[in-house]
Amino acid sequence: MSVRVLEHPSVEEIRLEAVLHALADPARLEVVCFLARTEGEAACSEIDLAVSKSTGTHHYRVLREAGVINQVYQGTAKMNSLRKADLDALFPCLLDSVVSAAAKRPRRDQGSTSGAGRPRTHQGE
Amino acid sequence: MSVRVLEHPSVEEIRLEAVLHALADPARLEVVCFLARTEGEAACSEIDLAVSKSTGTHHYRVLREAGVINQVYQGTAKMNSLRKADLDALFPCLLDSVVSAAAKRPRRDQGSTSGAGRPRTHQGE
DNA sequence: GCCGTAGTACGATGGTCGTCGTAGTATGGT
DNA sequence: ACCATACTACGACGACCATCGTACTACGGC
Repeated sequence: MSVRVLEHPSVEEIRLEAVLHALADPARLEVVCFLARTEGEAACSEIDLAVSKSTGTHHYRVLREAGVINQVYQGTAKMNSLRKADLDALFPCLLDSVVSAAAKRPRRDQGSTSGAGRPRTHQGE
Repeated sequence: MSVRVLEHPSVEEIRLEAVLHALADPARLEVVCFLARTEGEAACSEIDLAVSKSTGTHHYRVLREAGVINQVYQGTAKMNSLRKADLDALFPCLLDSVVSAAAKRPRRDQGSTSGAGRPRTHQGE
């Protein structure tokens, strides 16, 4: 009886171009910013993305395969967290500067999306 | 009698995703790293890219339209420079962290390409 | 004027990418 | 066992992207 295990690139396999490519998409940047604001990890279902569920699955896979996020199953849910330590070691300041740059820009969709802007705290504890 | 003028996006028009997308390509990253090492500006012909001239033109256009580089004609040559001040104002630390991350990685092609790794100084003066 | 050089518009090609719906799998609760 | 939930593999679609060759434009030197 095995729990589902997901493949992640090792630190040596993480490529700068793949990371930049992963971060260059609005939906994936949204996920990364959400996780940057969240202590610990967050399930996919906690993050509202303005795309279908199957597209969301695609985007999470791109982030994982680029080495930007760590994913682990807990029951049916997939818990996500940034590989901040790895990315900061490989590319110092990159993640922080991207996240803070994304946070500063004017957001047009902030009024229309619910929940994506803020991580839920103290839920299911 | 007009000199050829190139369109550049204003600071307000520069988008984080477009910048990240522009930097996510190996050839374009090569150009940006070259220009980061170069004081002042460099002509396209000074930067050896491992692609054809027409593909090179395509890549320079992507960088310019993303707002990463400034381009100006001097005779038949196009002089390129990074829009460092603009990018640092918009996305503090981003350009520096990308460039230093790119500089740190092991380069497999460094032995096979000539000149791209180092800007030529005191040539044609 | 011609010539050499730098760079390009155009069109084509093949691959990549983001998108989605559908039918499916895996899990935990009952 | 069933059920609800989270998530996904698959295939499809249309747009985007990187690539190149060809014929071209613009420029400065002579």
